[in-house]
Amino acid sequence: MDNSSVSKLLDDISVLLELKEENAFKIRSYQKAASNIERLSESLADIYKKGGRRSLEEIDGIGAGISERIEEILTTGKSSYLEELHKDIPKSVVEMLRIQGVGPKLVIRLYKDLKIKSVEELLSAAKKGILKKLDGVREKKIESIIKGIENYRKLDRKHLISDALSYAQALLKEIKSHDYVVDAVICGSLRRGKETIGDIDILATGINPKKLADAFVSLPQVKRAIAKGETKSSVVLENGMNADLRMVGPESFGSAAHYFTGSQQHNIKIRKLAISKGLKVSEYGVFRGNKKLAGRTESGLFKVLGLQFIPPELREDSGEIEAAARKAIPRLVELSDVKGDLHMHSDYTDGEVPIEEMAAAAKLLGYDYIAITDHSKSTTVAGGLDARSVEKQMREIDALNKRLKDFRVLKGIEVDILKDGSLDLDDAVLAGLDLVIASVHSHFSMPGTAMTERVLKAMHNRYVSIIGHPTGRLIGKRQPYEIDMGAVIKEAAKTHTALELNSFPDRLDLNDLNCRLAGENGVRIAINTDSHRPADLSYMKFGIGTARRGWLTKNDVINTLSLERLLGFVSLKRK
DNA sequence: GCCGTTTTCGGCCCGACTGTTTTCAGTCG
Repeated sequence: MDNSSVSKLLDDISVLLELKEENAFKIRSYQKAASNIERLSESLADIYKKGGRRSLEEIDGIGAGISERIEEILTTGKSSYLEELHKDIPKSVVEMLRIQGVGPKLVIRLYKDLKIKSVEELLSAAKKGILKKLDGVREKKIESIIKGIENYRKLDRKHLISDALSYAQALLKEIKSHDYVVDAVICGSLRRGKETIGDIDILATGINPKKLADAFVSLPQVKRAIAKGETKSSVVLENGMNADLRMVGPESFGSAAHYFTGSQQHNIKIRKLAISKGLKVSEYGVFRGNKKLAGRTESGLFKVLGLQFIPPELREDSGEIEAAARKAIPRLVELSDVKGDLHMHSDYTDGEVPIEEMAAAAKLLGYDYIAITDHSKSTTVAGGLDARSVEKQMREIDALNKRLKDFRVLKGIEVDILKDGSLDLDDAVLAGLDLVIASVHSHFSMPGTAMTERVLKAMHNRYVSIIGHPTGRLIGKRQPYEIDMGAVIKEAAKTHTALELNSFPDRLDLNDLNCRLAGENGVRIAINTDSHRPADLSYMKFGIGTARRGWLTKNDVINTLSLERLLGFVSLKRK
């Protein structure tokens, strides 16, 4: 049982407790435990194996009660408490909560008073006017429920950060184009660099919030408005996403940006910290009584709380506030630190353009080097290279390097890790290359132990400098294959093998948690784009965002090194 | 249910918008 499954069950418990109108703080305890577990980099099962319930209780938000629930979940795979709760409230009733504007109070009345058990029954009841039997439900509420259901059905849930970002930037541009807008920024999970995004959040400041709200809800991308007020408006976009616009005065722009960037758990902890210092934090500023101490800038807010500035990517309540209090927030890796890109394809295999064009595009980005890493022969769908084709490509790259000034194209390969952990090309071929990435592209559904052995064996090859997209996941399409990342990370540290952070928006593999674990274990990371065309090179920013979420610094990342030192890293293992 | 440089008991972040209300509950983030 993995962490996110445990987290999901605890979250389910919290939802049912909400429907039972249990103590609100008890509900939040379950929610908090669930979200803390979700962000844990170590496996809960391992923690429990090592120290039992006592070590579970060392995790923030887990006490005697919840550790008992977790113990049962880990040992039996289910929770009798959850099953007990489900006796009174079926799953189809819980689903109604996912409709915008329908909360726990309404759901429980729908179920108890009107015997409505599902979203379908709710829609039909709404259309027949049956809902008017409930106190406080009239025409407008019914209309909003019907629209909420329509939207819920179309909602394809979370969006990749790349898609959400282009949408958000278009909205931002529209908002900024108005004369009465002084400044506007993207906040929310997009600013924190999460791999998938639910809503788009934009903060604006200017002289006429009312006019801006009117303009916002009538943008061409907007399908319908959910709310419109002096400081806050919410809309549903044509692509099914929600977008929120907040408007504050310039004296509150920093504190509002902080509040609106979240995460919610981070905000709660910041506000608690403020209380302990006799202060109050809200989106309008930091206050002692009625006296405002900060708010114009985010850095001012952190400063009056006695904290170092916390980069948005770290704001997940996973130790960043404690670190900021100790002045121990590292300088995270930045896009401008990147000196090269070590994973890309050319028209020798499934890339779209010749090597020279990839090199030219990379040079335009200010890089000093790239590695061309086409597929090896086993990846037949991509037209993978055999030893002969590798020879040919090497000669072409040598010739190209003679023509290029202040730039180097490294001769590389993305060699397949075969089922038994051996590689798809002989060592003699690999030895002639500057850089070898080894990746799994087949037999994804092996048992975890076999898959782990397979990758460990590949790492033992002295020519393998990088393991490509180490978990193989495709966000929204394919689960990571079963692999013990803890073991892979330990072995990577031992063998001087770097792990890839593949920046392709549907990969982001390693993810943020594994990056953090790798960094803590002294493993080097290569942040690559896996580009198949020049435009893909711009995906580097998503890899950087994920690396920052994983607390990585410039020193953790090999493609921030000079060419000389990068080649030194490669030869260290080859010795 | 969790937690403790004021607490092992009594707290638990803070504020906006909507709809149906004559002062607020429900929902959301």
